[in-house]
Amino acid sequence: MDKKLEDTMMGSENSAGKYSPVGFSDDFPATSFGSSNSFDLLGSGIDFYNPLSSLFDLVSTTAPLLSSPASTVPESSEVVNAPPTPNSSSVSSYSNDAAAIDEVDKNNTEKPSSSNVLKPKKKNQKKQREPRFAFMTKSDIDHLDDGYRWRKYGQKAVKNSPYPRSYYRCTTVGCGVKKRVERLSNDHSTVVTTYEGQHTHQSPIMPRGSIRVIPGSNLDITTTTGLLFQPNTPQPFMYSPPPPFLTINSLSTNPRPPSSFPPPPPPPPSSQASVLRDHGLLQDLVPLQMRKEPKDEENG
DNA sequence: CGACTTTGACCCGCGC
DNA sequence: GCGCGGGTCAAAGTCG
Repeated sequence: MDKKLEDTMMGSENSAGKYSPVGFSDDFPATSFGSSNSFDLLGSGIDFYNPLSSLFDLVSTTAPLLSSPASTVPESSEVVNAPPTPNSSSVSSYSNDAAAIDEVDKNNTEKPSSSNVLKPKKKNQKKQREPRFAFMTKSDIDHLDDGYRWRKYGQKAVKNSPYPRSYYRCTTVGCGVKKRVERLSNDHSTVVTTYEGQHTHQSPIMPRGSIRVIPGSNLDITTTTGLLFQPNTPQPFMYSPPPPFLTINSLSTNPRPPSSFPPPPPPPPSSQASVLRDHGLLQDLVPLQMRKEPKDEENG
């Protein structure tokens, strides 16, 4: 994995608690999940993390940065990916999603007003926000079943979007994880789910395997719901963002599992491709045509 | 009856 | 200070 990407994965957290913007590829192949494993959402510090990309299209390209601020999306560190889910009918072109997100960005790119100039919001005293992890999903269902129990505590109309944004909170006592769900304004089939915080408990419903970071191992591939570690917490619990999915936890240059917020970086194409031959859950969820074998890349 | 959703009100931060 | 928008609260309603 290239350093830049790794840095991104590792968070590249700045003093403000944000993660440095990373390249956003708008060159997502229609049959894959994009050529960038992670990208900043609208240049607002919101990273879209796409583990799938590592599985299907590991060509990490340096694409044009989508540099418009997000007004409908949070301003703090967020990572977004686009895993399929049990509830989702399919996961299609990521490029559309990216474009859509851009749209959601209130067309800020075409509205060069001061208000869209990436609100630095509060110098630094802004209420400390939990790390965020967001992902996009093609689904008709807003509230995807990720193994945790959520309670909806609010819903708001989203500016410039016909679709409301729903707010959920983990119902487990003592767990303050929140979840925000909204649809892209120009792509109602795409659901953007944003997780905030970290579960202080295990998923009450272990969906098809759970992630287990193997100490000493720099490669851990399991079907899971995802993984997120809090910046200053030594990976206490598994953070299980959305739907059960194939997550790869690997740091080719780091023998230890990630302990920082950004989700585990996708694996290098070759080293893990073989392990991924059996896509496990993936093959259940992702149409064959969408599962662009990394092997092809290698051999090619 | 408990768990959950709905929904209007409220609070807060930010830009003007 | 005011208005706007995001986020949260909490009472009422719904459902199994």
